[in-house]
Amino acid sequence: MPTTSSNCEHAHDVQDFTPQDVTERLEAAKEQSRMRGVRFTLLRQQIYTLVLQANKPVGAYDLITQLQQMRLLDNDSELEGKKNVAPPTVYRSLEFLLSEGLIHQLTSINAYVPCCHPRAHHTAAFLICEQCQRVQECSSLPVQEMMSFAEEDIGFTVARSVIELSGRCQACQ
Amino acid sequence: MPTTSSNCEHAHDVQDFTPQDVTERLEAAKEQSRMRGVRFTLLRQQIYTLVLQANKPVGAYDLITQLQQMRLLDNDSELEGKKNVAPPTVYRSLEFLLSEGLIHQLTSINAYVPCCHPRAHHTAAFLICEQCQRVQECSSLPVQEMMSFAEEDIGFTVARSVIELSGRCQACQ
DNA sequence: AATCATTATGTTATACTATAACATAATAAA
DNA sequence: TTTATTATGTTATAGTATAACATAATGATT
Repeated sequence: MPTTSSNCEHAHDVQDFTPQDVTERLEAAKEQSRMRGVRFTLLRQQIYTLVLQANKPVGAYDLITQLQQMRLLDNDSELEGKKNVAPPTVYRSLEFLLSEGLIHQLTSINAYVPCCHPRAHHTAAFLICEQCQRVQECSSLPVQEMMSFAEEDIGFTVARSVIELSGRCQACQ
Repeated sequence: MPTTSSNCEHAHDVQDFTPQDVTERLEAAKEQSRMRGVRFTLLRQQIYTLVLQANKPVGAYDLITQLQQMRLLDNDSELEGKKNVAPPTVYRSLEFLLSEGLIHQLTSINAYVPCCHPRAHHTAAFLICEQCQRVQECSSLPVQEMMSFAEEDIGFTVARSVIELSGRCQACQ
């Protein structure tokens, strides 16, 4: 499990997964999908794995490129013959992973990262380092306060949130 | 000046400007530009006016369309002959308006709104109603707390922020 | 197992958003 | 006026995302 780069328990790196971490998360996702009665297909597993393995947020077209390469190598795969990967293929799987809470979308940079604590829809803020490309996920107090401010003080019902702060992480100062 | 739709002084509508409001803001922006020694050209004034007049966030290509129409009508304008408006034209002006703090970019919906309190670069959160398309700008406590959380607790230096909550405003419940 | 309904993926095309690169024009400074 | 600077025009293209329809795989039912 990636360690946090600060001593605050409310921010977690969503990168630097070891191969073992990746395997564990993949297995956990399989289990979760079985429980929830959704299909965690090979394609979805592959895309989730690529997002987990990346040491930075990955774009949809990055994933397309990587999937292409995988298919060229894996001649005996279940997906043999389907050598081409078009945008809808990957966008649909990303949508699945998002809806299952396995990944997060970083709207401000058009990219995706793993969720550090996979679970049903939850609000989080993201600290995106423009230097090292690492991302920290925060679902702590300030985020909750932001929500309750909107909901209680303003009477605004939040359906979805985009809270992304870009800059320099502690390690890159 | 648009009234806030709640009794909270920390959220302000950025729409519903009266023609008089628009004129006032335009004049204020002219003055501010003169002070700051930047050129508030006709094109920039036109685009700023269109953003002010819109009762919802406007996209770059909306502005292109509207500018095209304006040029077709205004035969005697300074810009006669230049009937075509290409993307760079409007994106560059938007960038100017952003850097002068006259408008805000809503990254999550690729659109732009006027800044309710024009001034140099400042952090703000936005409440975007998916029903009526109205936007409220908040630069209050929770936003500041979010910043200080990142900067002080995590040691993350924030360069730019995207804080956008979509949902339903009080009036649309 | 065969049929059917459902869900997922493939495939083609295209929409939407944004920027690069270079040419021209307008403004400000010398 | 000349020169430098800034702004805009212009052409082309990059990057992101989705619509619409065809095919395939899966799960449920008979």
